[in-house]
Amino acid sequence: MKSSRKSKANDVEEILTRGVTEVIDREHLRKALLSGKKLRVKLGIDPTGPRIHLGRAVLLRKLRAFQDLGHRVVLIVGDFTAQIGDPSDKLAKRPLLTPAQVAENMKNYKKQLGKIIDLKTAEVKYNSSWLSRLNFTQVTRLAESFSVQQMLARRNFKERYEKGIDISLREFLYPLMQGYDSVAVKADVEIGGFDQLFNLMAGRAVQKYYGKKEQDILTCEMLEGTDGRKMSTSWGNVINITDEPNDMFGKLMSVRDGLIGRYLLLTTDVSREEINAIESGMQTGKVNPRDAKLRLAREVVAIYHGEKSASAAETEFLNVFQKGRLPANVREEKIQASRLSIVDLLVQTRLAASKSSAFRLIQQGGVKVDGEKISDPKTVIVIPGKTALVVQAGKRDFLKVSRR
RNA sequence: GCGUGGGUGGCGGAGCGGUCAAUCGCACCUGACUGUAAAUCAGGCGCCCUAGCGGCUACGGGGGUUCGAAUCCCUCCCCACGCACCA
Repeated sequence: MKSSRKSKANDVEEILTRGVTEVIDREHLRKALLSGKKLRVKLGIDPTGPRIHLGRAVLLRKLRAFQDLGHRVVLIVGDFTAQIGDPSDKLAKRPLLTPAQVAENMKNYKKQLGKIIDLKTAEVKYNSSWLSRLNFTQVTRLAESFSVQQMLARRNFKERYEKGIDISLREFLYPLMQGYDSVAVKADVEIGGFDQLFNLMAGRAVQKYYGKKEQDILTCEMLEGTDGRKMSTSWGNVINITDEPNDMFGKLMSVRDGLIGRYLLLTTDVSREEINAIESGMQTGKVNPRDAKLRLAREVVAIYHGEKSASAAETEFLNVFQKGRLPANVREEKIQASRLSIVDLLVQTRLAASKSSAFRLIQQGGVKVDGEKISDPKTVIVIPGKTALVVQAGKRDFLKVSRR
C-alpha cells in the first residue's frame, strides 16, 4: 500500500526473504511478483477457531504483504478434515465439529483476521464444498497422484514407518486433500510454516497430476514463545493478537533477551538494518536490552491496537513496574461486608483462589492494602463506604474495594 | 483375539506396604536483586481451620486383604507395545 514503483523490487525481496525459510520455485515466484500479474495466494485456516497468536500472525502478515502488492488472498478453511476427524490426532475421540460450530468459530476468527488481512478483498473458502463432493472414483484418481515412496519421504511418516509406529492410510490422504484444495482454488502460491513443507509440496504434485501449473510455495520461520520454547497455548508462552494493550505490552517485555531480534524480525516492520544495529548494540553493551524490548513492545502493540494505545501501554508499564506506582485503571469492586479479615477479603474479591493460597500470599509478603504490606493473616480490614481501598496481590494484581 | 507393560498433582516423570499431600524437572505464584513481567538467587505451589510436628480428601473406576495401600489381590475401563488375523 505504500510501495512506489521504484521500491517494488525491494518489496518483492522483502516478501521473498524476511522470515522466510524456503521458496520453491524462488526464481519463478520472483518473476511472477515483478510481472504485475495478480497472483492467487493460498493459506490454510484451522476451523477449530483458535486465537491467533503472534506465531500464526507471521504467516498472516506475510499474506498481507502479498495483498499490499495487489495479489489475491485465498483463505481455505479446513472444515472438511475437522468434520471427518484427523486420525493422527491421538485424542481422536474429541467431538468432531459440526458445520454450525465451524461457522461460529469462523465468525470469531474473522474478527481477528481482520486485524491483519484486508477481508474485503480476500476470498474465504471452505474445503468441504469440493472435498465432500468427490466420489470414490475421483478419490482413487487423486490417490494416483502420489506414490507410497513419495509419502514415506515425509519425515514424520518416515520416522514412524521405520520405528514401526502405525500410519493410518487416511493420513496419507491428508496431503492429497490439501493438494486438491490448491487445484480447486487455482492457487499460484501457497504459504505456510516450515513444518508444512510436505503438504505444500503435495499441492504442487497434485496440481501437476491434474495438468495444472504448479503453485510456488513459501514457508516461514516459526516464532518461539516468550520463553524460547515452541509457542503453544499449553506452555503459556503465547501472545495473542487480541490481548489487551497493557497485557500484550507486558508479555512482550517478558520475552527473553535472546529472542528480541527474532521478534523484531518476525512480528514487526522494523527494517532489518535497524534490527541488526539493535542486535549488535546489545552485544557491545551500547543498547540496553530493556530499551530494545520497549521498542519491540511498542511496535507490536501499535500494529494491533494503534499508536496511541501503544504509547499509553508503555507509560503504564513504566509507571507500574519501574516506578512501582498504581496502574491508571484499577478494577473496582464493591462488597457487602464492612469488616473482613484480609484472608477473606482476598478470597471474596478473587485476588486469591482459596484461603490457603491467600494465607501463603500474605505470608510471602505479597499483599498490600493502600500501599502498606500486610503480614499478619488475621489482620481485619475495615471496608470504607465512600473512598476505596487499594488492595494489591503480588506485583500485578490490583483492586479497588469499597462497601456496597 | 492372545500376551506384556502401564494409568500418580497443570504437564513430564519418581515412588512399588508405613515417616507420601507424595523425590525431581517444566510451567505457575511470592520475595530479593535489577535493566522489565528478562536473567539470577531464595521460598512456595490440594483443601479447611482454633495455622499446628492440626484435620480432611486425593495416586484411572469399583471391591477386597491388612493395624496400615499410590504401593498387595480381584474386577471393570482406558492407553502403549508385541504376537495373531490379513498370507
